[in-house]
Amino acid sequence: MKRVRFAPSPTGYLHLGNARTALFNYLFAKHERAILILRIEDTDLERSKKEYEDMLIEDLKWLGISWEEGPDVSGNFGPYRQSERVDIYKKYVQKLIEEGHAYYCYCSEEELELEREKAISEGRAYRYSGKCRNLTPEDRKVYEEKRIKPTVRFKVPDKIVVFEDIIRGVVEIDTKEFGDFVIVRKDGIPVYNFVVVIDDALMNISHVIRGEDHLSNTPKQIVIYEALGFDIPKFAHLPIILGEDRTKLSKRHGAVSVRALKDEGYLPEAVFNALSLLGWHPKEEKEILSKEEIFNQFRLEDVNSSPAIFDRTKLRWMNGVYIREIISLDDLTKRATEFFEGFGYIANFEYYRKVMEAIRDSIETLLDIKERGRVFFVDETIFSEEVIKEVRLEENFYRVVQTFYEKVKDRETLSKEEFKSITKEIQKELNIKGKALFHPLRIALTGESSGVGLDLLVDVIGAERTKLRLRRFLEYFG
RNA sequence: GGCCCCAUCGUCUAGCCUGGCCUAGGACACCGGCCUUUCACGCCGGCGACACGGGUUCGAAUCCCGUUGGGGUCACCA
Repeated sequence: MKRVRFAPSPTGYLHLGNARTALFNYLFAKHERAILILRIEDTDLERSKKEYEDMLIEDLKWLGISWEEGPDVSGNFGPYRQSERVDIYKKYVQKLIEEGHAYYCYCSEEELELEREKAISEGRAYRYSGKCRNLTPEDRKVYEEKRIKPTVRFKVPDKIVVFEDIIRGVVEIDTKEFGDFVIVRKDGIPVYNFVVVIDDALMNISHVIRGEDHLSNTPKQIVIYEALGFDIPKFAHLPIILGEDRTKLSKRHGAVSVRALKDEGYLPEAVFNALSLLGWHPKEEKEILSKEEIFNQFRLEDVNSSPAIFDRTKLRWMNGVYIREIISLDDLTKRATEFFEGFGYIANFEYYRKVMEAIRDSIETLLDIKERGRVFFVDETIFSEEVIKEVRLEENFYRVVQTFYEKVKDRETLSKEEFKSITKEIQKELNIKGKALFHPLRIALTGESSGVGLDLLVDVIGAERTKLRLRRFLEYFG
């Protein structure tokens, strides 16, 4: 059975880069009928918070990603939170020490800092000197008596680590590139590069699918696998996602969390679709794909190895496609409700539904409802300086509105069909058509020079409110 | 800086592994037009790329080497 995992550290909202990693693990799992595990990497006690874990899970679910094992669903390989696995790690640290693969290091941070600075000033890369590598029991006793808390370092064998990455092919790295590294901190908490190996091995992970930023860590992990006699999983390092300035996507690139996208009115289906196309593409030249279509075709071998810049413009477009073509009107209205309410546009579901029907063709995110939707809820129209000038200057402007008002003032109803026939009449009578006819009406009814089709607008707001707005316009300019 | 990874339109990408079907295809964005008595949607068209230099070959976007550029990583963070 193939088993994969997504292992975020709960230090903030689900970042887009991590979301993409989670997504590709999910796609692989679906395609291969593998088990997906959610593991929380919270060994950094200072930055990790339970609230973040909850948000992470919430965001993942919102995106449409599900997993078979994890802290919220349990499973046979738990616990799934690293902070709860400390005893397990201790056991393996002990084993490494006993078998001579690891040793206690009493060097102080100041001491190491000095070595590091020296290395940098001499223009070479810093590597731990190995000073404590061969301490005698007597040496250790001296340190212990001074109450110096040691770290544990892994005794890195001198070799060239070779592994085959599914996405990148053969990668070779000399272990000289990193000296004996710390696997347990002074405070007794083991470090990422060590625990990730223990967890992946004990959880029977067959494929480690993660970001390229972990590529250079991989050899460190491989030597630990070897020391412990564990089977080494297959690795697939996904290309990293860059911001528009071509550096790794991070907070300073603005809204880059899944949560931010949600708040900006993006639909999870669109985000899922767009994210899956970042570094991967289907055989056919089709970009709007359902979840099933994506995971039926997804193969790690087809993932690109070059980094991609995240382009919001395309996401926006794709979100628009989902809004107007993919999601049903009822469903869309349900999802839009909280946005309507957030903007102070209060009405019942039926009314929201009508508004959505009228505006869905002209919005790309649910946040766009704020602008496009206003005219359906606010009857008070504000006329800008420019508009006022325009109305006074254009001789037919006022007349068009007045004529229209004369024709609707006694009406009880005003459907879009009725609106069309009335404007047709005006066209004949005043010999005015097109923009010259509709623009004045649009200004009178909305105060804006662009927006949804006027037939749809009057159909939704009805005869009374249409007349009210017209009267206000006529009074204002009369 | 050392090491590692990467390199096709502005952006996402197809093609590369298994050289000729490539006069390099698609999508977003942008520009123009059509449809529409208004706004959108939609449709049609245009703009636009193999980073550079050497090889190998009858033939290179595709294979090899170098240069340049970009990114990642070098912690008692994950």
